[in-house]
Amino acid sequence: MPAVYVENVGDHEGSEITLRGWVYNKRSSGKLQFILLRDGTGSIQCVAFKGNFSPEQFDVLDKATQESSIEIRGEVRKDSRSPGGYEVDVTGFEIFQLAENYPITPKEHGTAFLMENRHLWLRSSRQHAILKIRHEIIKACRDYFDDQGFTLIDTPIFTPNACEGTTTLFETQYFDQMAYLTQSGQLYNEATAAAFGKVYCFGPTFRAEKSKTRRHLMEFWMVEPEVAYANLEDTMQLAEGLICLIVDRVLTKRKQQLEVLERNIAALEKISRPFPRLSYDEAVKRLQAAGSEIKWGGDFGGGDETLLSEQHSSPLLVHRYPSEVKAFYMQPDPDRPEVALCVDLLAPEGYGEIIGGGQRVDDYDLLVKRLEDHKLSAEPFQWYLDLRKYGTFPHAGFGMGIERVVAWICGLSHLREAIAFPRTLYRIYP
RNA sequence: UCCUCAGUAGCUCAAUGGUAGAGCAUUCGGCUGUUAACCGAAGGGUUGUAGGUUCGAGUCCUACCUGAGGAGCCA
Repeated sequence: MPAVYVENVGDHEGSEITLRGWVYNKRSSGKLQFILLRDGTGSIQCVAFKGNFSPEQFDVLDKATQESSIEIRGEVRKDSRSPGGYEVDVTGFEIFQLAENYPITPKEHGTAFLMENRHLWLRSSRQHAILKIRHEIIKACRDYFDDQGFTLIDTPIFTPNACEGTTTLFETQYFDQMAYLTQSGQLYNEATAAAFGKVYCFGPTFRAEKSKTRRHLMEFWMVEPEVAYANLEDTMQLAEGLICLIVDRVLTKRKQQLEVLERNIAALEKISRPFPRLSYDEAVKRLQAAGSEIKWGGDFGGGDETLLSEQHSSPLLVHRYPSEVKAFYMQPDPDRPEVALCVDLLAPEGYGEIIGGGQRVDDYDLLVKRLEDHKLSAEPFQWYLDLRKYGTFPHAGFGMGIERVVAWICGLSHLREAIAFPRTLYRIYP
C-alpha cells in the first residue's frame, strides 16, 4: 500500500492507500467515526464503519484524541459530501501517540494564548494558509530577480557599526568588541553591485525600536535588490514588476489558501501596472486636505500612510521626499536638492509602506558631507567611501519587507501572523 | 517612554458590594453521514500579586506584575 500525501489522494481513487498525519478533528455517531486527518499538505475525512473492525479495535480508534499522530490505511472514494471531494474508507490504522489535552480547541482563543502556543497554533488551517502564501511570495521574489539575471549575494548579519544611524540596533558581544545585528544589507549590496551589476540579498534584519504596533516586528525579513547604473525611474519599474509578479503568483497558485483566509480576492485581481505615482509635495497637499496635521518637511505618520493607501485600490508610488527625513546615502534631486531621489511603495487597503528605496549618492565629496550632516563618523564608512573612489557609478535599489507584503496579500490585521515565530516587543517565546 | 483597556475553570466569557456560573475541552454513556456534529451525566476555582476600605470584595481604592490596542520612534 503506497504512502500518499493528502494533496495527491485524488490520483488514487478506488485503490488502497496509507496516510500519515494527525487527527485534526473527530466526530462519531456510535457505529460510524469521522476522522479529519491532516498531514501538512491538506486534510481529508476518513470514515470508519464499526462493522469493519473488531469491537476492541473500533474502541481504540474512538479514543484517538485531537492531534494524536496516526497512520490510516483505507480505500479512496469520491464523495460529493466531502469538502475536498474525496473520502477514505478506513480499513486499518496505527496510532503512534495519543495526544492528551491538546490546548488549542476548535473554539475561539485570545491572542495572548495563541501566541504562547505559537508552536502548536501553526498547525491550524488559517496559519497553514498564511505560511503557504508566504512561501509562494518568497519564491516569486527569488524567481523575479533570478530570471532577470540578478545574483543572490547575502550580506552579513553581524555588522561592525550602526550602519545608517537612523534606528536603534541590537547590540551584541563579538569577542572583545561590540557588534550590531544588521538593519539592512543595502550598504553591502552597493559593494556587490559594483562586482556583479545586478544583485539582491534576502535575509533577516533587526530593529531594536520599542515599537508596539500592528506593523512592526523586532526581527523581519527583507529582500533588497541593488542595480548598477539604474536611476529612480528604473527602480520604480523594478518594484512595480515585483509586486505584480507576487500578486499574480499567489492568485494563480494559492487561491485555495486565500479562500481559507476569506481574503477579498477581487481587490488583488485589480492590481496592474503602472501604479499611480505621487510626489511627496502632492501627497502632503492631499493629506492636509484630508485633515492631517502634516507639514512639508515632516515624515508621514502611520495614520498618514494609511490615509494615502486607503485612497487607492492600487499600490501607490510616493517619490521625492525631503532629504532631511531620509537616510544619508539618498541622492539629492539635481533639479531640487532639498528632495531626494527616493520612493516608497504603499500597499492599498490601508496597509502602508512595503517598499522603500531610491538612488544612492555616488559622489565622494557629497557623501562625506552627508555623513557630516547626519553626525556620523566617517571612519567606519571607509570601505563604503571606497566605492565612490574606485570607479563610482550611479546606482539604485530598494528593500521590501516580506511580512508586510504577506500581511497585505493575506489581509491580516497584524504582522505577527505573517511569520512562523514572530519577535515582538515583549515576546520572544516560543 | 506615554495613553487606553483587560486579567475569574485548560480555553472563551458571565456574575447590582451579599451562596462562583455557562459554552467548549477532558472523562463516562447514547446515536449508521457527521461538517465548530448532536443528546445526557461527571470532575474541574487561593477570581494576576500585595496591601487597604467595608459587617461582607471577583466587584471599590492604591501599588506592582502580565497581556492587548494605540501614540511616539521606525521599515
